[in-house]
Amino acid sequence: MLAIVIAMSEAPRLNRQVCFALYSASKAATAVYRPVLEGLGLTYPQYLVMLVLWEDEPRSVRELGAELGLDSGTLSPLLKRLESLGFVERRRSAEDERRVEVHLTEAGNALSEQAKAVPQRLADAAGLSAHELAQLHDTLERLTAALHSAI
Amino acid sequence: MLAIVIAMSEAPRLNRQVCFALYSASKAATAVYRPVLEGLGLTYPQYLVMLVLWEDEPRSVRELGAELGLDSGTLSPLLKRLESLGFVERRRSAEDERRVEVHLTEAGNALSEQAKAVPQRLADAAGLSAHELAQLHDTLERLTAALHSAI
DNA sequence: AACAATTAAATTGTGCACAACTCAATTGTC
DNA sequence: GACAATTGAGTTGTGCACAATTTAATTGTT
Repeated sequence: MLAIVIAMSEAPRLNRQVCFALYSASKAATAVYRPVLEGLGLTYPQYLVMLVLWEDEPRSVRELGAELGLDSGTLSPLLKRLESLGFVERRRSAEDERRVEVHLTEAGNALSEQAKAVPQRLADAAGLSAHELAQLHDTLERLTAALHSAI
Repeated sequence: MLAIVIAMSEAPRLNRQVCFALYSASKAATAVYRPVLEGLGLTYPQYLVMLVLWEDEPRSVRELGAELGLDSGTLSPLLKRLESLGFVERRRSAEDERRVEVHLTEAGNALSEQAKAVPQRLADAAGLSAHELAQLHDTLERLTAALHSAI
């Protein structure tokens, strides 16, 4: 009983620590990605967009946003930068002229070969076992879902 | 043996998913914080700075940066905003004039009372048990440490 | 067909996050 | 004590992230 009271009084503190740990871990992960992706000329959010396009292409701005949880205020300038880098082309859809379809260029397609080494280099840096990674992934997905339903 | 080969071939993919899950969970957590902290007039990074100051005060910009993993490029303008909000005061240290000591104002101190309800509201939204939170915290701390040592 | 409501992108404005650089104060070495 | 090296903040520039607004295209309703 005492343990429960202590646990409850510590819950907010622990929760605060978890949020900060989340914030720190996310920054640390993108910091590890940074020099690796620099070789490709990409930032981490740009790499995420390319991953989606390498899977299936073309995708509308709307679809990319739904997949990555980003809005047009973030994606519009990001896609312009990807376009000026020559990895992507934006074209108005003929069927629905509100939509902008994002296509891969030849260079954008070719980049996927170079990008194949990226995940392994991150896995090497993570220092967690496959089981821990799987458990972390599961916990984070449930946490994200719970947080989203709280808004 | 086959399982190991499969597991190894899936490791990079899982790792990539974990990094994205981390990125998404961190964004979701700050999104839940946003409306809660809006009542205090703070953003999440500003709240983190205030938490450090509520614990011990004054702190130099350097100390705040070490505690939160932020550099002066982020902290200098953030502290100016906290100062213009009236929560904080910056004064050059007399002993070492390179240092800027960040002090809490009366309003900054008073804010801690209002802020006491914040962690509980986040804990309610997280939807994880105390045990899961503790485990997540532990895993994230080890992950962050491993990632930092990889840079 | 007319028109209100909705949807897709883009734009504007604010605030992190970080690299690269500047400048002044301090420390270490001779 | 002189002076190079280091340290602490700040500034500039780039790129997210997101709220709020704008504009144009489409859909739904009558």
